[in-house]
Amino acid sequence: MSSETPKRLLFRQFAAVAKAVAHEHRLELLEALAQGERNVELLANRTGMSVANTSQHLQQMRRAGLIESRREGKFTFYRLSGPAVLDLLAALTRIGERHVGEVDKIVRTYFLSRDELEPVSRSELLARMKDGDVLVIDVRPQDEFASGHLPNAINIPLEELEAQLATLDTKKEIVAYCRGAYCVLSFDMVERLRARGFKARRLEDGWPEWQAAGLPVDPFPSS
Amino acid sequence: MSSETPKRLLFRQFAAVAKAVAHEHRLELLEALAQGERNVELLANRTGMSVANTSQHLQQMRRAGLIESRREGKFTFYRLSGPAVLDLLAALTRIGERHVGEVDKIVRTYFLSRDELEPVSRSELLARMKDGDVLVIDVRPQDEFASGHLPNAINIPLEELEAQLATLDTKKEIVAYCRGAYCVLSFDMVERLRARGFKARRLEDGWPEWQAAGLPVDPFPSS
DNA sequence: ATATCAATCAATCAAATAATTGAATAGTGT
DNA sequence: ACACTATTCAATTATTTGATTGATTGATAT
Repeated sequence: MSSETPKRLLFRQFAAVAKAVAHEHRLELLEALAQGERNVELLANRTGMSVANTSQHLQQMRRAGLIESRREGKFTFYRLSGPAVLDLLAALTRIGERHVGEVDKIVRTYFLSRDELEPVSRSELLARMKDGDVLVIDVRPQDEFASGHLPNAINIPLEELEAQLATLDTKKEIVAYCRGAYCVLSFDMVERLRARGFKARRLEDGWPEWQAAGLPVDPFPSS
Repeated sequence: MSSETPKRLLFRQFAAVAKAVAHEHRLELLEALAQGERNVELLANRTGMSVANTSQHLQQMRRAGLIESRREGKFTFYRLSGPAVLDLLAALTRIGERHVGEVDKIVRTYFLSRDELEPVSRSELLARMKDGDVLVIDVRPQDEFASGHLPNAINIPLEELEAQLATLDTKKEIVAYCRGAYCVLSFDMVERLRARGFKARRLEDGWPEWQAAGLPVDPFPSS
């Protein structure tokens, strides 16, 4: 069997793309980039990696076509190369979720099980937002909230919950969301809110998916 | 930064799933499995790998939740664990296709460029099949054809084209398909048919995608 | 029982990948 | 020109991963 059939060559390319996502740290970088464009240093800080290490992982993903970069002055900004990258991540988590027992075990060990958190679907949330009887909380850090969020969502990172508790409308049901289906910030948020007597649920996934679905966003997209 | 946050643990699991697809040979195995359930030896022959090697790759994918196995007598049959695996492969090829220039270059080096092959969409083919003015050729090996194919398709593996040429209706337009968007058998088939004066085009993707889309199939699904 | 066959396991060696370090670029502000 | 900052590059080392070989398990048939 010749190893140089066109088919082999093609599979080698596709495998290279897969290799580029096949690392803990790179997945974390992609999750961060799914929130919006970011520079190297910020990504390094957010993921706890060294700058050099972060830079190398980013370049690897760029070579594979997962992300693109843009230079602005001293900074290099990276961003996802397109919506297919979100599809890739979604498929990956769906497989993990459905077929890797370990995943469910981790979630259950650290949080209430997913069913108990009663996830809200995007369409259900959208409908209830129109009725105005729901309070949407974005649990991500401020900079991620700033680069885009659900309409009328308010930004409360976990560490600021205490300070903002008094300002929350106790009558409305709360829906919390963050980066994606397995961004644990919103798991945590829902638990804390419930512990304080609020009726709180989780959005089934996060900001990148909402945006990719073409649903209304804040601020209104400029380009 | 603790490396034992639940988030890290989750990403580690998802990375493990990605690692399991991140190999030339494993992608080839998945492509074969996307055609239907297969045993180890057949997969080894089809991919040109040793049986032991094939078995190890399969087990690795099983551990990652990509495939499942079933024992029947002496044989172990493997199959995809679910439709999310096809989504994963689709996302992978879409990224490769869009962002890795190499992919297009390979196709163009060995075949006519993709545009020249004028791919037919699934819905377009479906419509024309109803009108009855199109001849659908399945280019895959007999065993794959046997485990399922497009309605009224005829099976002509590449090496049998010569022998069957005379039996083809020269008036109808031909649409060829095989395993997927980058299964090169149908590229080849379309070129050969055109060289002989037939009007031939390629289906945009292959059997697994057709089936996953819930379109009508032959033989009628039993379960 | 024994032979046979499919698949897996275990041990080995070769190759690829990741993290770290310190040096090198390239763009900014003074 | 100079220092300063963000990022990248290059070299090293530790670790992981892949292919091969031959032995082993488990199921079937004679």
